Amino acid sequence: MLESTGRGRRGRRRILSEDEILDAALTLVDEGGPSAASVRGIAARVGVAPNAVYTYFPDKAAVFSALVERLLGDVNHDVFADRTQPWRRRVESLALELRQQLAAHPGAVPLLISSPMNGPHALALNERVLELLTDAGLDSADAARASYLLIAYVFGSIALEIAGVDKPGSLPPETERIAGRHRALSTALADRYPLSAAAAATVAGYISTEQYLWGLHRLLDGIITTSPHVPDSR
Amino acid sequence: MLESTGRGRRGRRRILSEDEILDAALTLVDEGGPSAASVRGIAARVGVAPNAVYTYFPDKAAVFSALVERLLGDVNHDVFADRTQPWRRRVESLALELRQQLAAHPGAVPLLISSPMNGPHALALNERVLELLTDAGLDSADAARASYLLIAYVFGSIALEIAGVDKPGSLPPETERIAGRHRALSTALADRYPLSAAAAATVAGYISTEQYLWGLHRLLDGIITTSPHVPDSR
DNA sequence: ACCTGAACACCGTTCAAGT
DNA sequence: ACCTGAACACCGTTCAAGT
Repeated sequence: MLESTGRGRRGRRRILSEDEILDAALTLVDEGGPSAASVRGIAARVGVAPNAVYTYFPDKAAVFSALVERLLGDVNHDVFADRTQPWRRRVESLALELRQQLAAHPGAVPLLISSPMNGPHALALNERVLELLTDAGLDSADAARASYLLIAYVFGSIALEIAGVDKPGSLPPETERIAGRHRALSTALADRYPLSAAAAATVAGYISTEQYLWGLHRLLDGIITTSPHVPDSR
Repeated sequence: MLESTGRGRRGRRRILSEDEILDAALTLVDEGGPSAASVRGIAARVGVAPNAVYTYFPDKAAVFSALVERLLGDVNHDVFADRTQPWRRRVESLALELRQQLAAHPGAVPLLISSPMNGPHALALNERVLELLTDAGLDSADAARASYLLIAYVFGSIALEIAGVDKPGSLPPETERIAGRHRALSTALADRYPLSAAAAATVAGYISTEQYLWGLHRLLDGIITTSPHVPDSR
């Protein structure tokens, strides 16, 4: 990727960039999920032969992991990084921004869920979460475990949300998603799974984002219980 | 699937069963993840022509979702279902059994993560979690949100664990996985991501199961804070 | 150095035909 | 009713060739 920049160029000039390829890949992923983003499809979209893609990325997996990195990099960190804010607000902001970014690209969620989280943006994110939890007053051991808990919850709930959708495409609006879940459960299953049906009905009274935040704050409550002297900052 | 059983049979007899196909699919998934379990590969493994599979399942997606259902059905519910046990122990047991089942089939985790959770076993599981939380003293609204939180955490942490592995195959033993994470972070990145490196070192002092349980119990602590009169049962 | 056409070894799925 | 061979429309990736 880098070694061609500095040297004296010879031969043909590059006709496109890594970013243009990622743009094409993201469009296809948005439209139909990972399976819809074939190397051939990407190449067609940017107007080159399929094998030209291999000049920019070693293989398809590299395209996908670069795409995941870019999506993580586009998450808004403003409030999260602001150390003058109360820490609960900072965590909440990050959780919401991450969720929003993934909700904007539901087709990419399967990629994110199963990606190794070892790119620079992923590591930077983890680093900042640890920083924040240390700021909040946790010792380094608790901060490490708490950040794991936090990230697992955020990713898990996003995965659950996407999994309910029939097929990639775009995520229907919250109200429709809730109605759908309600419908699916209450139609014929209420007698077999009464509690689940009741739960769906209850949850339908709240918008899903509130449920997400409820879980987040219960989780933060739990983290605080181990370090009783952490100021709550609520 | 069912309609052929009751009628008078005519024509050729079935040469295999849905279960045999799922066995073959699971073997391939265990060996190389979802992408290694092709319809053609499954057919070859049970000794039929590729298209014979379509007599048993309408398409490949149906094979995968039946496989997910079976894996969920094989989770041990004994302690979890035992209402004489303290509720914390019951939740812990379920969380550990689920984790163990998925750790035994890491290649299947991507399937589980992105599956809609609408099969009978998935619903039954959700139903029992709600039952348990209600038993514990939560009202139905809190039980609904708490079960969502719980399930999101379990799935998310399992996803994170699997995502770190280079390629499907079998999950290396915990000690090796921890060492690997430690190595990956501390090698050259310690100066750029000091907190992450320190966190990896700290966590390496614990086995990963303990970290998982730590998160689970913090989460339960947090759930309790909303319903102050729930007996803790620890 | 980058791009191309052609090829290789695969896919999931369908269809007409056999028993 | 179930299974088969053959085919269709795809894949990701490689390789030799052009500029």
